[in-house]
Amino acid sequence: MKLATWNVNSLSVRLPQVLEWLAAQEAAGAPVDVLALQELKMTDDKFPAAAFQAAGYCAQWFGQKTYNGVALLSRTPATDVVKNIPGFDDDMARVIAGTVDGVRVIGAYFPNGQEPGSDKFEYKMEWLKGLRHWIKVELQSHPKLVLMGDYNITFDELDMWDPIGLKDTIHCTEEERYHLRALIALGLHDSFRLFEQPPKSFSWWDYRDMGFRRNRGLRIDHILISNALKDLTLACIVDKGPRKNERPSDHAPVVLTLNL
DNA sequence: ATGCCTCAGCTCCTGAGA
Repeated sequence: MKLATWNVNSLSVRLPQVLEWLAAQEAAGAPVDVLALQELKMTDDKFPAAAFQAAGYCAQWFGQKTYNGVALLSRTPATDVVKNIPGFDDDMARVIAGTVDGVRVIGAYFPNGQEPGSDKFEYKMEWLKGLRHWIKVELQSHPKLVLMGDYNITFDELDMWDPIGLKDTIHCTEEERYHLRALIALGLHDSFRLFEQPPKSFSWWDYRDMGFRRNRGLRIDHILISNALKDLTLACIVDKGPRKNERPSDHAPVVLTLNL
């Protein structure tokens, strides 16, 4: 089973690249089974369900105008679909969950937070708290669980191109990392770090200042897996290929392969 | 340098992203 997460920064703009990437994986003999998308930036009526259907994917989606928006594509239909965090009142479309082939898959677009101390940062902290309480409950009924998406949080200095210059800036603060570690403490694992990785592995690069070419990036897109999946993990990589497209998303897909 | 890109939209500037 192959799962991936990709913040596409507008699905309208990126749809051809998503379809091309999915087709390339299939052509290579390892099709993607589940793909979580973030930042659709479109209302539900604009979602290109027919294009994904033609490519062999069922879809669940949860959009909104201009910002946010998430979707879950899968080769077999997802069941028990949940949109946003139950019990957490939110007017932004950030979470979509579904069960695919016995695995509970949660795709999420975590709040950016803008700047420590801002109202948006406070919202990020509350959202993270709400997410954790829900995941804790989800794990009780779904031992095989994958939580993947754009976390907008780095784990540590390995995830930063400039650990000194970016110390305590957004995505790299102790408060944000506290919540990330608290998710891990529920019994989740950062699948990426279960494997040896190239130095300076990132999943996002600023569009400005030739960020990608100079590898000035952050690793903020993650795939966390539950204990029951840990020993079934075969690989986790960042696929930088799509970032080399002419009009790329600022994020690259992160891909997890399970022995399932 | 409260900028540098990119995207959406009440579009020719602004807000937001990260």
